[in-house]
Amino acid sequence: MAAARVRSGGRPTLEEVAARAGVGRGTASRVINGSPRVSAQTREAVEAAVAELGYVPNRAARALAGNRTDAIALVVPESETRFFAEPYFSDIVRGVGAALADTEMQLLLTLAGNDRERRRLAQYLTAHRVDGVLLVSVHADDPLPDLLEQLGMPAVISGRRHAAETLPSVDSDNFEGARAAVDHLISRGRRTIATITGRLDVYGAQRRLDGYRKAVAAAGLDPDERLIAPADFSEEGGARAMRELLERRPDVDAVFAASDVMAAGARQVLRESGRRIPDDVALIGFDDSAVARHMDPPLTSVRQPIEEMGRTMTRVLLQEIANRSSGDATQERPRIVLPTELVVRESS
Amino acid sequence: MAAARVRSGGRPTLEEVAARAGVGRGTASRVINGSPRVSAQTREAVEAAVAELGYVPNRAARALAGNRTDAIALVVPESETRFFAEPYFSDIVRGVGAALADTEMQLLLTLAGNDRERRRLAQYLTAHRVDGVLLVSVHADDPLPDLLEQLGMPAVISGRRHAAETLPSVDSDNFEGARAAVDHLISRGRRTIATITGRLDVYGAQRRLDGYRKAVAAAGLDPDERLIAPADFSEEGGARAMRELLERRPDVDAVFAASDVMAAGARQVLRESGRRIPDDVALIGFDDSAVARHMDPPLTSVRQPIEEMGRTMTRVLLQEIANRSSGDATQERPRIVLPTELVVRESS
DNA sequence: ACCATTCTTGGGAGCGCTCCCAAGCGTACG
DNA sequence: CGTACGCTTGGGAGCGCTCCCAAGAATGGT
Repeated sequence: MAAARVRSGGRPTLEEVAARAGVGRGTASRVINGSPRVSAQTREAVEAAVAELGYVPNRAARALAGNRTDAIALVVPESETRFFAEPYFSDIVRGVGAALADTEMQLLLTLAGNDRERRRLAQYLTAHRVDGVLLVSVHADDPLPDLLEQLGMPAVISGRRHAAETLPSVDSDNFEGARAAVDHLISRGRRTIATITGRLDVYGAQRRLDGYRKAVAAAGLDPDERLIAPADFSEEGGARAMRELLERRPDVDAVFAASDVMAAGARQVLRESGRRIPDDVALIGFDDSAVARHMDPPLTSVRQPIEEMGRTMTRVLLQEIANRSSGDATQERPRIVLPTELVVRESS
Repeated sequence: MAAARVRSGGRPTLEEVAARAGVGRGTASRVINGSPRVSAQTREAVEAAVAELGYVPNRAARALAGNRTDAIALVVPESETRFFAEPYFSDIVRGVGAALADTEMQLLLTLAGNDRERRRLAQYLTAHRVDGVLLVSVHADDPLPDLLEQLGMPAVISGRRHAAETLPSVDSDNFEGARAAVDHLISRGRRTIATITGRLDVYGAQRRLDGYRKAVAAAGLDPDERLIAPADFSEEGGARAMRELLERRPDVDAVFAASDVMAAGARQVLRESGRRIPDDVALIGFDDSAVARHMDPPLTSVRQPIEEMGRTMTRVLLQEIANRSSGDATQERPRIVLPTELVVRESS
């Protein structure tokens, strides 16, 4: 039996583990990768050697030999990071982390700026070989998703770009969330319900508007288009929209804002106009962020299960990767919608 | 001249680039890695081939051959992620991302739970070969930093564990921030100034308390220990501390809370006790988070340059890595302190 | 014109692992 | 008791790159 080569400083290699266990490199590899084609006895010997030597496989070598990386990338549009930031980002990450916890997968964080950068990014992602990509907060004309699809890189998108999203996606139920919010306002006796929308090139914002419309129509309320004020998810935008609304329909008695931050802007304007919340005007937001909890009065808001979205996206992606490598070219693209929840506070 | 081997599907390799440029593999490698030992003409030829073929180096191969990874890990304690979350996490990430933007370095995100997990983590980090580690929000008895130091892995810590931090660190000036806050209260005529502290096993919380003490002493105010209420950075903790304070010193006319979230808790209790802010009691927080901006009244708070901390940490780490690999065993450990800024709003 | 340097260059060796083939053994069946 | 097949096993080949050595080309000095 050849003595295990003693190496100067470094970490133990597979070869050393094999020598220690008195088996061949191939066998040791099989044990470490959980192949069933190993006898129980051999397996034990190798496992003992691994434990004694504190062996941890070298990722780079694995990646090179196995043509995979055991890593996925989370691509975050840098520009939107700030305003989508509130709870969103860290919650998504926590969800992803949770789903990855007992996996060997690593999480690569990639901040992509403008479209040009994103185009290059696709190159890098495939060349640097991540096994899959998680796409967060993508707008309608983002080139990255299609690029990834062309390159055959598994990807999952949070939300969607449009109704006919081609990539696997995980979204929250924006439509139902909005509808529940407006229904709630109606049940509280409000009749002149306005909405402040987000950027309508974001599919979710569109769906929230649809939900609003649906609820208004179902209740037989006046579907006055002047009750709909477009904004951009920003606090200032929310304020501006609220001013427009007050001008067009001073008799408004409730507002559904498509984000908490916009609701905060609206609240400010309502206050300045001398209206009390909720006595004169009820207000509801979306996201159930820290802003909602700390607003005065505390803001009723639609909670999205962000962390769970992160978890689900990751699971879907891992599945996608597994399918891909096992040749299961199942063409079904999961399109998952998670339920939202209305958190009623004092503003409504 | 040998024709470039045509490969079936995959991405071009260095070998192919070399063939295309009519040079050897070694030369092509030199060009790509910016070695000066190449003639201008050769360089151009290789660069042209790279462009034509759309060559992107294979990271795994590089890592394996070069014994480095061009990746750093950001280690986030999972448990604290939530309460440190507000702006902290995403801002740090943005800073790190910015500093990494025109580097080849990748960012690995690692969520570590309890101490046991963190101990294992050190193993993995060295075995999986990241070139360096960014440590965020570390508490005093975290084993990870020392482990990394022993393993000789470059690391930078945000904040510190104690006054005699051994690792390179980047911190915000908690002491001066607190002092400025209290000075501001004093300049507004407040005389009975209380403080609600964070967990004092966090060095930063300790420093904020020190700053408070210093300012109180410098102004010749009564340094009554009953004006100091320890809490834990949570909203509920802040509320509890505020209740204690009111009981012990009902005449308190100002409160410096060591975080916005705790200030929010305190505000609630102050309201319930019938005190007006700022008329009866002035309130200041720390962090300048969204909570502060949206509180009613808007909360005066001490802003920390979080994003810049992320950027600076990263730069320090990259430098550390560069030193290490060039054999510059300079033993100087940078210990950077970034200035804070008092953002005055209506609560004071 | 010749030799010593310096600059470029090509390509072998090897990083640690996975994949896969072929060999060794054991077993069951005819 | 012989043959065929299945399970284990060892180890060669090769993933794409960096490192480094030695060879060739170019330069300069005398």
